[in-house]
Amino acid sequence: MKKVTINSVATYAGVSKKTVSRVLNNEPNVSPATREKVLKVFKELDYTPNPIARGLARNRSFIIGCLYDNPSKSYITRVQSGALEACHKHNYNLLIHPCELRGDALIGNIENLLMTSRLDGLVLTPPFSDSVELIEFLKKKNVNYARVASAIEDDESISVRSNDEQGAFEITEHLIELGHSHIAFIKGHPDHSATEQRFSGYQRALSAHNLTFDDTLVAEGNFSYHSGADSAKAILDINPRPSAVFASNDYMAAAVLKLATQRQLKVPEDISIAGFDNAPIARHIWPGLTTIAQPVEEMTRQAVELLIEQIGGAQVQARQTTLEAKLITRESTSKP
Amino acid sequence: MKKVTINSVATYAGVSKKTVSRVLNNEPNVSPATREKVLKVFKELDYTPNPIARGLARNRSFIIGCLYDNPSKSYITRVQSGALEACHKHNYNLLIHPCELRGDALIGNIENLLMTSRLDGLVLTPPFSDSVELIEFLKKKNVNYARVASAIEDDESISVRSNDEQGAFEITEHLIELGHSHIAFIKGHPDHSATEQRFSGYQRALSAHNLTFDDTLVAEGNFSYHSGADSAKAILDINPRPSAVFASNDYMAAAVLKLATQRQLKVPEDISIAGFDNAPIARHIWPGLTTIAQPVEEMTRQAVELLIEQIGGAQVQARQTTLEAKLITRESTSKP
DNA sequence: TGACATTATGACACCGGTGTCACAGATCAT
DNA sequence: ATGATCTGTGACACCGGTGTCATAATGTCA
Repeated sequence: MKKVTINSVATYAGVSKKTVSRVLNNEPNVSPATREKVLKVFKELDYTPNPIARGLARNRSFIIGCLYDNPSKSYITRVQSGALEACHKHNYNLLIHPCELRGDALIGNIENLLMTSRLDGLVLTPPFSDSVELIEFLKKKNVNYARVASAIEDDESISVRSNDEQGAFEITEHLIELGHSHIAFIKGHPDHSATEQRFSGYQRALSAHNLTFDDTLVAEGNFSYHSGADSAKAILDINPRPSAVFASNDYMAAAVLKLATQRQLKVPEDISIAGFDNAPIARHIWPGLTTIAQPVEEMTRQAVELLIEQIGGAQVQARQTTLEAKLITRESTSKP
Repeated sequence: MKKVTINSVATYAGVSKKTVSRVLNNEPNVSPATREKVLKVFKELDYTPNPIARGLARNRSFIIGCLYDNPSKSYITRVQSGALEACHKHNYNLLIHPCELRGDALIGNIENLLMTSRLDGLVLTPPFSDSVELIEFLKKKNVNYARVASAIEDDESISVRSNDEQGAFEITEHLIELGHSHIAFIKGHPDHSATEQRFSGYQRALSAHNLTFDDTLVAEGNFSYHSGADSAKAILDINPRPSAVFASNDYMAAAVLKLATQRQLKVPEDISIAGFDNAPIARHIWPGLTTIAQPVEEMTRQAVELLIEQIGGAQVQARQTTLEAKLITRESTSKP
């Protein structure tokens, strides 16, 4: 099968390359007759333009990259789904690139990514959205990027976040108002800024209600189900047992629920459990998890929209947006 | 910031473009002194080659696309993870492209995808791996592709699958051997070939053990949690209630488990529940789900490996591989 | 009808690399 | 010493499109 290029089409149709190009891009100043003729040749020859050549000429790839290093698969799924929505709307494509935040390899890795697939822009999801090193590098390289759920504020770049601290405050307050005062907390991954913010929301709620913070009630997790299971063990062994547990995400909360159930504890009668994110698992298990709905898809969608605007050369205003998180109560929390 | 191209490097280093290109690609026949000199200029000018130009010259993008339309998010996550592993190993990148199987838009959509981002190859996941229309189109367009978990056998193209029929047979047999004879079944999405295969494995096990197939025990699902919840309602209302349920995937099984638990049924004492896939949720809930471990990551990894080989121009042998599925017993099944 | 604006088209350089080939100078076998 | 082979290098065409500009053809208005 011979390759069909713009040249063959031009020759076959008896016009110049440039005219073919005009038809291809729906440019004006082509007579209807010529346009018709060229379009017919497109069909006849089954012509498909070469995006690489086009990209070279226009200096665009129409591909956006998405960086992540996140133990929570559902978080990634939601990020992708939001990013894809924005991409497809503007005829962009999405390239996914998981890699590790830690280690010297990061910059080299990203450099290689940029080198092997010219991306028009990059979406940074946690924990990359807070990596000063990476951001410096991208600035230096003049790469467009947008940050999702980042805590860094003093930056001119595009950033869409949600109010984690406030969300954590509200869900903790919810537990307190139900009558809990002995509330354990499971932290997230130390590299993620959300970890600190959720923790601080928890602490703020305690002190707002005159409860003293007790660090023996705090377990170190990393957002993975597995780490949640470890933390659950530690927490359920505390004596006296906490009457409620607030885990920094739903996976870890699900792990607590599972262990509690295994140990014949009734949830929420014997122990209330709250999560964060409103991941699918929160409603796939029984009892359903009380949690904070974080608008992950929406954050990413907005970030990518802004990114595409910026790539298009627009002066993006409202670069820094904060969306609200919302309390969702389900069956896993109740009065002690 | 001025753009640094191969020309600037060449001028600056006092050599020809071609020599710079040689250094770039680690080609032989460059004197150590020259190589050194050029490398130094790379650093000084902070040069990054343009992958698009390279792609144009070499007719390669080093990007592979992954097509999917699957209600099970965890399935997609696993597909991606296997594909990424193979891609990164060979310095390829992965572009994800969810789209709908149904509707006339499909071919146009894929055509557009191919047009906007020249992909070196395409991974087709279910249900695309069984779409004759799509496969014909790709063949016509001379696009490299690999099929994952497809039921189509009479095709020369790369295909890696697992033995769904046998898996379904084994898990049904497992239930029968535990003593169940009144086993309900929840079908998957009608567009997926796995649906038919799992169903037929279920039927074969019944007849192998001289149990009569009863179609009032069969509910129609579509692999989504939601559809599982609907099917669960229907099944738990059957009188007499089945002593076991085999759902075509773990999400639907989880939905059955949730509803059963809500209705105060003990699992597995009152009713046994089995799933398929060994999705994360199968071990994130209590009781853990007995299921069939389908090597999704491994299938996709192998498919992409073969695809990359083929892109490289190799005559790929062993294009059609079948991996084994394995029974995993957890707490959700027991004697009736 | 002439002066001028507008529309349709093509020639050609260019995007930033890679492949082919020619060629000068070094190395080797006879 | 001489021809043959090998090594290092550059000139140049090419990949398949797009942008710029010149120019021919057509339309508009006084």
